[in-house]
Amino acid sequence: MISIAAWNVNSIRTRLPQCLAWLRRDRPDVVLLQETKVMDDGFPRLEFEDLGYNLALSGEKSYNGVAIFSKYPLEDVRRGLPGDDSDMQARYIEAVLSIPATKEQQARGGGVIRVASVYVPNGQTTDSDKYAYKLRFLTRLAAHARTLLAYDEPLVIGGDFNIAPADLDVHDPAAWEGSVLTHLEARAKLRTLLYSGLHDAYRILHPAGRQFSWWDYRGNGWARDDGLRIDHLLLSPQAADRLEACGMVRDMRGEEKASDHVPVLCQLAV
DNA sequence: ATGCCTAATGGAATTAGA
Repeated sequence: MISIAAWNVNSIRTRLPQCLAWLRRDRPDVVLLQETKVMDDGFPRLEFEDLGYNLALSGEKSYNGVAIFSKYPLEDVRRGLPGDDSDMQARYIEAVLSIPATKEQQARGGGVIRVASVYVPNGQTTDSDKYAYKLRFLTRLAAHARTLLAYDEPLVIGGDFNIAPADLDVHDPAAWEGSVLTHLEARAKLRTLLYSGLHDAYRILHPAGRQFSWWDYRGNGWARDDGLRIDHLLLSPQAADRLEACGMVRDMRGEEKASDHVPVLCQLAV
């Protein structure tokens, strides 16, 4: 069994104590991080390496920033999405996990899992340039996903998609009408990813579930459970076939100095 | 009530998040 989580930490330096406590408690094998908000030379590497993780980083000053932690060796690290050389925002990193496996398992492709950490732009408002960038980013992500899906291997693209796929994923759909997190164009782009052959791990196992992954700091959102499910683990068929469990690490939202997101965590049979 | 909170920057007020 291998456990893979995606988590928007909202600053790895500010969240360092909470992050270390969680890794010691739940011991996920792989963590896909977003919004690390620090350049690679300022990343607190040693604290995580001491826990046995290999790190792959793509950081940026102040904003964005993605990373992969893995108990397994990381190979073939790629940074950034193809399709726009002018896009300098650190929102995508990908790597291949080299997992010890028997020859029999390797014959079935069992020795390798490709993972990606993605931080889809928020978009701010539907009439802004940022929303146009969000939609273009999702188009590029879908194109790249099709490339990766053609490899016919276990693939997990996880992260903060800044999209609640359906009204079921929103505490109060009427209140969020017109938001960039629920807008029909963003939802259609996410569906393009799904139609291409990726599968929403949480939805596979919980068809009617209403676990959220984000609650606004403002307006006492957590206490009122006014949340959205915007963080996702998207699986290739080869990964989905091995899916054993998926859920949110909900208790982390109630801790002191919590991120506004909680990790979404899945278990895959190896 | 997207005015409500949190983080980074820089050393106050602004930008950004979602």
